[in-house]
Amino acid sequence: MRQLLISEILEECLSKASLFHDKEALSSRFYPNELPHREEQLSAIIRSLTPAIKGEGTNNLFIYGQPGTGKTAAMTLVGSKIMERAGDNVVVISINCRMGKVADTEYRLLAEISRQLGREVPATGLPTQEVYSIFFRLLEEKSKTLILILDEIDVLLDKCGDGFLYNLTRINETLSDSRVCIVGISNNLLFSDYLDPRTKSSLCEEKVLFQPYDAAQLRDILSERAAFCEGVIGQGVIEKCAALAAQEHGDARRAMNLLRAAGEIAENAGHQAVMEIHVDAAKRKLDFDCLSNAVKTQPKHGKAVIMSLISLKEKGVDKIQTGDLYSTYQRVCKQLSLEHLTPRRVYGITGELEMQGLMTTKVVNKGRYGRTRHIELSVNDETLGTIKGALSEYC
DNA sequence: ATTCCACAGGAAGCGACGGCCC
DNA sequence: GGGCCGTCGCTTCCTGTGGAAT
Repeated sequence: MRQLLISEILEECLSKASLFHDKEALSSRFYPNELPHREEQLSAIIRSLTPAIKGEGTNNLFIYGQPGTGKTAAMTLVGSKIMERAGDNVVVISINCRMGKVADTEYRLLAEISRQLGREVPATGLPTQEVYSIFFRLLEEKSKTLILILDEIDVLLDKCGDGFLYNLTRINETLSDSRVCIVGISNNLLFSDYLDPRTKSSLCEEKVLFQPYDAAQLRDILSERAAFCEGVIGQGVIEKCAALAAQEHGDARRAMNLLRAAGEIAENAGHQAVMEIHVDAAKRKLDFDCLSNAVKTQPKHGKAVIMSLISLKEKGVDKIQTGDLYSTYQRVCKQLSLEHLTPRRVYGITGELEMQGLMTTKVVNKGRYGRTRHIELSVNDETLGTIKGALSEYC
């Protein structure tokens, strides 16, 4: 009976005509061959990196701008074109310094570059100096120009400090047969201000700014992706996705996610077209998924902190203070048979939760009554219940 | 003008763990 | 097997903060 039901659902899904012509075109993994409204930036990057094709020295490059403004897509596009044109003379290596802890420390970054250059380096165990030596040897053996793209380079500054970045940008001084060109990419517009002046002048020899897209530009980008079958997109749908994403610092990724989710919602509901109501539903779904996922992936004590916040919120505490949070957290830990952590660590956890968008905090001075933080959960009443459900499953 | 409170937040260090090399 | 190394999650210690109370 159960098997029959599964087969029926499978058949129904397979037989249903899809609204999508090419869903991949709206995926974050999809890199188009053209980037509308980014001609100026593409041209600046190409001009800066073309000496590498000729075997000449290139300046280091710093690319910055808000998330979803096309920085990574532009660099990926230019990188592949340079590889095509330069053949064996140039190697382009792209590393995200945040993603999956692959390269968020000095050791890991050097190990990852070495791996991409063809030499496996163990995840831990070797002295960092040894990994440096392997990296240098590989560079000299290859006798090529290496274009090293470091996406989210700000993570490296936070974790490794300024010294490592400086060494990396001055690496050519110690190389005889090879050259390295560093391309740093950051979402943080003030990143270069945090750098030591020497590192800043080395890394930011050339800078390219990616401005946020406006609604009209986002509309063009969505229209050009051609992810849907003809006539499926209702009036005002693309405009609405573009307008919503434009409100959120002109994020093209957000616009594409909205359009894709709206299409999926319409398709699952058996509708023949994507309408504005599907975009509204998509926005709610994306916001909720993001929040719910962040809650589910928290470690135990992160969940205990969220439970404490929910408990205080339900008691009607309007402005939750650090002290109240910690005493509630201790009580929650007792209920869960968890050994509670120190106030300093819980303070750190609240900072992490804020970074993930689960809460907002504001430092408040109460004069004689000390200094504290007002903490608020970034969750409306509708999602609170579901998140509580998700928490109870895991605690 | 000074005191005081309740933290904020940086820095250093600890211990466990997994991995490498000899 | 032991010494060395990097990483992680945490604790401990410390100084700084700023406005109400005195």
